[in-house]
Amino acid sequence: MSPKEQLEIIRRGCDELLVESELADKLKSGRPLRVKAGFDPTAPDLHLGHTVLLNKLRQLQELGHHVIFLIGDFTGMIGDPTGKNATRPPLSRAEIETNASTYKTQVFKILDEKKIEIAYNSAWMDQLTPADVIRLASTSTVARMLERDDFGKRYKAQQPIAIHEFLYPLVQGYDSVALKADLELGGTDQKFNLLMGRELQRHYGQPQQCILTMPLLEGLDGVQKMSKSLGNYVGVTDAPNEMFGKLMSVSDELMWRYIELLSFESLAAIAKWKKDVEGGRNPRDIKVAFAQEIVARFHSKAAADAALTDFEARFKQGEIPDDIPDVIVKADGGDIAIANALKQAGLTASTSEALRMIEQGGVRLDGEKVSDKALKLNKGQQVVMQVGKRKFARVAVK
RNA sequence: GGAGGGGUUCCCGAGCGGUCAAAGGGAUCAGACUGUAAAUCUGACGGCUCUGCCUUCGAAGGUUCGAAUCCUUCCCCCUCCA
Repeated sequence: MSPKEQLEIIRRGCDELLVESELADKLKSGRPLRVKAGFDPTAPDLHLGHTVLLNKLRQLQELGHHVIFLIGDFTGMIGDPTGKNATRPPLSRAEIETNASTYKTQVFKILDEKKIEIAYNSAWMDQLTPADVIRLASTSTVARMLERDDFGKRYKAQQPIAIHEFLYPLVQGYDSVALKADLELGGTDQKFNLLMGRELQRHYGQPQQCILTMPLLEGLDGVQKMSKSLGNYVGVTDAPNEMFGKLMSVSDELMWRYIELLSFESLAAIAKWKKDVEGGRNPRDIKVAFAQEIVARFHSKAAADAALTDFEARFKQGEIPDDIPDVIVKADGGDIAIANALKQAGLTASTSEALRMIEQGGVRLDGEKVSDKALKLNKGQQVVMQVGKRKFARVAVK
């Protein structure tokens, strides 16, 4: 593929590509480029937001480049200086190994494991002597460090910045030197660190790497970035039905953003979809196709089809799904009030909430709407209870 | 060390002696509608043995018939000065 065509693919969905002309030159050489991407050794619980970057790596693999998956086990000792968790206990060797293997199983659903090099930065960082570290530290200045957004903010706000935190960007940059990287990828929040790699390579007499930043994917709410703690994420290990449902809940507007960053469809195909929708096609159809693509990627085509069938049955026809959890509810006095049964079955958080749900017409027993708040279930009875459209349980009263 | 401001229900934020389970917004949940768990509209949103009762407004005491609101002590956060 010509350098020009490659560049177009590389640029897709990215936030910034620096310096484009340099990358064009590197591509013209025809040799496989050394592409570096660093990953934190903690919390290997990936969601779709993380996969934006992985997708880009995959594209680079397909273009025939050499991808280096760098696990920052040494950097992990410092902790990324966000200020929030300045003191992070160093991970043990065993913890890092466990995390790394979990990582791999999730990551290789996207990346080709045969065409990848996995590296740990402790391999070279542990070799550095104190003198080497001082030399490394001498390559940058305090003023330069304060250009980094969060350092600058903290400094202005008179919040403490420990000296070792300055080492984080330096170490990450040094990794590029050690790996002789041609191109480094990261989220937009990594720009400073990525640029540090360029600078250090120059100091160490190497050709400079190009940097490619990928946008941070918005979460399901469309406002904040996708993150586990905000609960607006789609995990790559989510069950098929859940994954499908979550993706269907994305607004029509945000859907395009997701498709651009997550789908493997060609740009031409996506452009056609957009045109179709403008011409009156139901955006739902596109969303379904996209949600299926994602479910198939992390599970299987069969799972994706099943998820769609289930979704349609449940929401179009209001049917009861197949895989309902079985729950046993205890009736101490021979019978149990409906509200308590709902609570015991875990369908509502409290009996108060259960009563509210009944008032609002959101509770069904075997498909029949419940309107009597005083309804009781008898011992031995077996019913399918439903709250809202999504919560079901097959309940046995004992 | 000195001066001031503040801690309210999941989050933001009003209330500043009774009409306060506490305005408003966000998030969430339910209903209607639909093309979907989109959008929009309506409603709910501390708990319980639920026409009533119990527990909440940083913590502990106190004043009062009655406190999120007043007083005391303590804890925590922020701003300015040194």
